[in-house]
Amino acid sequence: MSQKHRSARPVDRHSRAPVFAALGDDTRLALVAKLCGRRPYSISQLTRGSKLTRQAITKHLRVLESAGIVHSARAGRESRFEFDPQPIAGIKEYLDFVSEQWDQALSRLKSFVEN
Amino acid sequence: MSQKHRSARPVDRHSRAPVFAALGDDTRLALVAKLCGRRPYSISQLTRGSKLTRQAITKHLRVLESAGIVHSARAGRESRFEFDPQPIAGIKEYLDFVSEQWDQALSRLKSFVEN
DNA sequence: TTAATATGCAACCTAGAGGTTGCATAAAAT
DNA sequence: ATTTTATGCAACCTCTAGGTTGCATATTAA
Repeated sequence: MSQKHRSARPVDRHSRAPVFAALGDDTRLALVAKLCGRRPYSISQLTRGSKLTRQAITKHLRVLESAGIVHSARAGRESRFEFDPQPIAGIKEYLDFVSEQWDQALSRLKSFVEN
Repeated sequence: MSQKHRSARPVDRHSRAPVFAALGDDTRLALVAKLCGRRPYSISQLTRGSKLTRQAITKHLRVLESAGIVHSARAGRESRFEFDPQPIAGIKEYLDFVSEQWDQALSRLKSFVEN
């Protein structure tokens, strides 16, 4: 809650594995691709066009929800799932950190070789 | 092999799940964090400081290697693992695509509400 | 030549992922 | 009042991820 700005360093690196894990499945990547493009989808809508069972899709959605990548809200007899960009923004920060570290390592190596 | 430049669209979206999956584990995230900061590490070096067995660490390294995130090369009696930034650059592209889709969805919604 | 290191490989174990079927129930449509 | 439609929940199944122990073997160091 403190130090709001420039939280780019992976202080909460430990909490990112679940987000990566949630994206580590083709079915879920497809769901994310759908959900990030349009407004809320119901489970049935997300199931249409998939070879999987509604229950299987539901399980995948729960995984994404646990990682915070999507949120659900009941509306009448259907429950709508909506994309949330925050967790993905979070892991992007982490990946940037990794890339940066790597670049610095290369720089150090280069200047070492040159001297 | 064709269309080299601007391959930012997730044409090979299907092949990215393994990379995400490889990063979906705290132990492996820690290994990546180590490996991206310095040059090659041997398995024993990577094992020191971990509560896990050398064999367990080895398995994790093989997972990372299968995803292309690290490469290994035998050097005498030890095998050195080195970071490779490409797969991570690839999933960053994918995440950018997702974020962009979401922003566009928001824009469409906004202009729809305003009209 | 011996002892110490660094790995590889295989067998084994447990918990959880990913799917399915079946049944119950709330809401919406006829 | 009935019949669809959309979900939730639970039981069950198979396969694999993540770990461990034990043993064999190639390299180095003493």
